[in-house]
Amino acid sequence: MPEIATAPAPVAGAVNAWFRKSARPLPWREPGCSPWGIVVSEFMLQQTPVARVLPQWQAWLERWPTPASLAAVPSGEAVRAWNRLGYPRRALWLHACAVTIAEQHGGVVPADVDELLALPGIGPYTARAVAAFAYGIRVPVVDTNVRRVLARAIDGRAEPAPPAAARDLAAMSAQLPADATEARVFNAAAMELGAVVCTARAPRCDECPIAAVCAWRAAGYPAYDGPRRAAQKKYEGSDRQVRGLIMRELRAAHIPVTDAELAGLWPDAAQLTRALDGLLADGLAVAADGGYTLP
DNA sequence: TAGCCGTGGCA
DNA sequence: TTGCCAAGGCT
Repeated sequence: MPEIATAPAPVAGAVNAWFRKSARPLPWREPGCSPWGIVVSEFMLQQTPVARVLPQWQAWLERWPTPASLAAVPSGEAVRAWNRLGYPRRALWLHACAVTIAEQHGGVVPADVDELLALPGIGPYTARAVAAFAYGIRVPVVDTNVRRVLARAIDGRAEPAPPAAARDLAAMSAQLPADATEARVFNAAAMELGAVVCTARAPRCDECPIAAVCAWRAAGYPAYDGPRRAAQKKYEGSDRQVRGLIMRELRAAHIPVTDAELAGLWPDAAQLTRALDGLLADGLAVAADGGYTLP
């Protein structure tokens, strides 16, 4: 029997065994979780840590257990319930996503990656995550954790190269077990490994199930030598901070917030206007009689 | 396509 | 304290 290029994935075997033994018990991984529950979790987890998502996710699904139930309320209710998860446009997109599912998919979350990609707020990562985790479709799921795990374990680099969709998907595909069940587990397990062991800072290599085959470890942990990502802009004093202050006010209010009230939120009037205009353009705020409200 | 978009915890 | 980081997506 000839050797084939797509190796039989000793990595996946070890990572899956570790995952089955020690994965965090997250509710959206429970067998009974609905596809909609998976969708909601994926929206909330976009750039927001698990610990902050957990309570919000449970409350959200109790209130809106189906896409149709969310689609039936104004989008502003979704934005208000989003509370302080951050990036409130995600709440708007999740609501729009629910409307589209209700109107164009009979209220059923699609299983097809291309149909998922067509939905608001669903990009390359989320589409594959929903297909894989909600429906068991054998597709590679690549997020920042997976990219880091593969960069280290397979490529022997401290950090992944800048994202390149085709290459990243191919790299994950090369490790993905042929069996659909094992593939689904590995998609979750690789992410979990990156989230709790193979972390960006201070990886816990002594707890790693694939330390023995890790290329980065074998190479002596060489430092990253590629291009640096642009540093995140300072938040304090930024437009983002001002937008956050305005949104907090709109969420708390049940009658229109006036210009005078907004003026008390921030000393720089020009910046305040710029932030408000941005929120209006994004559809996160709307002009009402005498002020502004959630949509 | 690079910049933008919230919020909070941690080192 | 300051900067980095966190299951991305949109324009």
